Parts: sequence; C-alpha cells; structure tokens
Amino acid sequence: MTIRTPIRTRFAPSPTGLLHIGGARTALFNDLFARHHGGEFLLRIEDTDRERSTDAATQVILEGLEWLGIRHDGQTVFQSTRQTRHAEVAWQMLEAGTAYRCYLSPAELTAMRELAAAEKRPFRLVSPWRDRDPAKAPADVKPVLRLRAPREGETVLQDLVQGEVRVANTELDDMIILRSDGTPTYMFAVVVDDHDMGVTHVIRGDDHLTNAFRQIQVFQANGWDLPRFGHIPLIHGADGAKLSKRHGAVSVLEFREQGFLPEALCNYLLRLGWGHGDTEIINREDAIRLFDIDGVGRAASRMDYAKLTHLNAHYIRQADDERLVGEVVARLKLSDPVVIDRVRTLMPGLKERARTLVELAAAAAFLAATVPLAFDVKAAALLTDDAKALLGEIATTLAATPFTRDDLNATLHALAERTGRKLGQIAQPIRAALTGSTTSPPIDATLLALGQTESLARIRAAIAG
RNA sequence: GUCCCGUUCGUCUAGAGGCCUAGGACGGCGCCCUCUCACGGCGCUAACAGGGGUUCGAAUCCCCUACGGGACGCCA
Repeated sequence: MTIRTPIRTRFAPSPTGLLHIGGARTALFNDLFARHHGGEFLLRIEDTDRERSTDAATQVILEGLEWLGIRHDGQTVFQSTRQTRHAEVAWQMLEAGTAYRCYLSPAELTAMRELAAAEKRPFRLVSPWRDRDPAKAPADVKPVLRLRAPREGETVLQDLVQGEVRVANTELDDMIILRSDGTPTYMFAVVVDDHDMGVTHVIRGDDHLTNAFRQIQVFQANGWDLPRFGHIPLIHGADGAKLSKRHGAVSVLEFREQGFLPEALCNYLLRLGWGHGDTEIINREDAIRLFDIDGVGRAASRMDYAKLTHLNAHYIRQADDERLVGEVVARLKLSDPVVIDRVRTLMPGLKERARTLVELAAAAAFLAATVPLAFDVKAAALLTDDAKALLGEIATTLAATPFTRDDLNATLHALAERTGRKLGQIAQPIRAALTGSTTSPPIDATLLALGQTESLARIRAAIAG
C-alpha cells in the first residue's frame, strides 16, 4: 500500500495536554533529518487512549508545530481511525501462530506481579496460555492476544544514536497486542502504522528504547522490513531531573507567550544534544544542510533558559522591523496609529535592547503613555531643580530645532558645549522626561520617534511636575 | 529490585590514539567603547567522574566502581 521513498520519518505524539519542548525537539530532528535527505516527514496523532485524548490537545500540538515552522507532509494520520486495520493484523497473527489467546485475568496478573515483588525476584511473565490448549479456556474470561515472542536468543537493535544494543529474549515477555475488548495496544498499533505508512526511520525519545525491542519482535513476526531506529536523549531540567513545570516553561506555546521567537527556540533545541563544530547560530536553511542523525549525542541534556534567551536576543535583532512592530502592537494592544508609528520609528533602537518580545513591548510602552508620565525611582531622582532648569533651556532650544537626526544631534552637542556639560548630563534629564525611566534607545532616536510636539509636551510636563 | 543507556568547564558542546599545557558558546567577573541601557571588542574564571589495564603515547580503546537517567501496564 505504500510507495517507499528513500527516507520517511514521522512524529507521533499522543495528545494528552501539551507539546513540550522534548517533543518539539523530536519533531524538529525528524523534520530536519527528512529534509536533509530529501525525504518526507509525516505526522501521526497517537490518540488510541480515548479517555485522555481530546481534540483540544490535538489542536495544541498542531498549533505548536505550526508556530515552530515544522510542517509535515501528507495528511495527519489519527491512530484511532486505524483500529480496524490493527485488529486485522492481530487476528492474522493469531492465525499464523505468531500470536495466541491468553486468558490470564488482570487480577491474576496483579497477583503474580505482587508475589514476584514480595519475593524480590524480577517479574517476567511466561503466560501458561502460550502453549496450553485453548479448549481449557475459562468461559468467563475474555482473552487478550499476545505476541508469541522468541524465548531463546536475543533481540538486537542497531540504533542510529545509541549504537548496538542487545537484550536477551528471556528479558522480554509476550506483549499484549489486542486487549480483551478487542482494541489494539499502543505498542502494537505503532508498529502496524509505521509499517503501513512506509516509515523508514523512527526517531524518537530515549524513553522508547526498551519498547523498540518488543516492537522489533512484532515487525519480525510479520516478516516486515525493520525501520532504522534512532533514540535521542531526553531533555532534563536545570537540576538534571525530568523536565517539569517547576523548572519553568515546558510547553512550546508557553515559550511563545514569554516572548521567544520560534526560530530562536528551534536553534536552541537543535543545539541541545547536537553540535556542528563551533557553530552556535544556525538558521533553518543551514540546519537542513548540516543536520544528520549521526551527530546526535547519547547523553541527556539540561534545559538552559539563559542560553535560549541569549539566542532569542540575537534573533530579535535579526528580525524584520515590521514583524516586531506587529508583536508589540499585539502585546500592548495598541490601536492609535500615531503611537504605532512611534513604535515603528523607534524599532531599530528598541530591538537592539530586548532579549524577549515581552521586554521589547515593555521598552516600547512609554511611547503610548500620556502626560503626565509616571516616573520610576531613578528617573524621579534625576529630575532635580537644576535639571528642570536645564530642561527649560532644552525645551526652548528644541522648539527651534528641526526634528531630524542631524539637527537634533548638532543642537544637543552644541548645548552641551555651551553649558560646559557632557552629553550625558543633557541626555539623561531629557530621557527621564520623555520616557519616565533612565533607559531608552539613543536620545536622538527617542526624540525623533516621539516627534517635536509630544517631546516638548513631555519635557514641559516634567518641568511642571 | 531487574534490564538498558549515559558521564569533557555551572550549562550546551568541540574532540573519533599523538594537532589537547583540552577549543567554542551561554552564564559569571573585569576592562574598553559610550548620552542611559544594550550591541560589539578584549581578557579572566572553570571540565576529561574515580580506579585499573592496552599502548612508545589515551579525553579518545577495554574492564571495574561510583553517580545520573530511562524502561519494566489490557497508559501512551
């Protein structure tokens, strides 16, 4: 049913709440790997657990991928729609003898597990029904279907990231492929889907490594070609423990809210667990060109928000001004075209100074203020009587100055020279009067953005206040 | 507990037997630039988990120990 492309990868998240950055990185690696090799990248939603899966959760994943700029090929496959096919394969396996009916009840299973635990002995189920005559089956128990896995030898995984990993088959028990209610288990559905979808490379989190062995057995039981596996290490919090909310943001959309640019997050995630010499800044185009699975490290890495923030600052500086204006307008909920124009004018200076869009919006907020301004502590301290006297002189001079960058600079420098001050002694009081704070883009740019009328109004208000 | 995986500066990494008195980046600290804050530039800080081998030579190969992580469901 499938046409084998040279390379075909997939991202297969289960929609149980959010797209966390570990999942995002898995998606990114699959995407980049496929693009690098000229293949395809597929998306499958693993929603076989109807209890926990919701449309809203699926939307969150789709939205997160969209925002990150990770686009999949073909239709999104919903695993829940394929249950008939999964069951079909399971029954074929029963017929072929590679699966069998097991009448062990959940209660019996639990009892066996507890007994093993009490005796401090590892629990490895060998179902009595593996070879027992089905005629002896209890009438009141609905059976599950189990894989008849090999009991001897070992299963070998040639992992693209972890290398060769072997596990003795005695360590692996016969996994359930079909539940007693006739529905397929996740572990089994994944194999059928990957096969049917023609997936050639399964790149996923390290937490699936041990699952791979049982899944390999299913591939082999059906005589299907094995895909290549690549288990990428997990992302941990700054303390080395499993990433959770107490470490800060974990959900992709949360990073968006906190003012991170998708390209910054992608760059960061790419460099987490993967490196290319000394290169730190890698855009998508370069990532596709440079990324390959063999460069992925084997050890888990820790989330470093400081480095992400640094990368974000870089990408904000690179970003198109108009795009950033849009972000600020949205975050500040601006509607006055005059104010929006001020933001636009000042953006080159603003974006040099912000590490996140939240900071960018905060730094632009003064442009929307109206007199009298609220002054922060440092700004208020700057506005002494002497400073106000100076501001009076400045206002008079500025009223007679054309508002162009060159004229403004010439005027301010001349004023400094005439009054025997350094430029900073002139600029800081103006800055305080204009912005209500002690930091802003260069004073000429700030004056220019506000315009002559508004600038003078703010300076006069500061003198009066 | 059992099985599996991992371990280079605080963090992300470079490093595939001699190029390593271990390189880069983030962070931190200091200096320069400077109208503030940033950017930028320069410098400093700081690591091969420990122990045995193999080898003329080991961060790189092998073994053991310690520590960390993951998996052990009719969850995904």
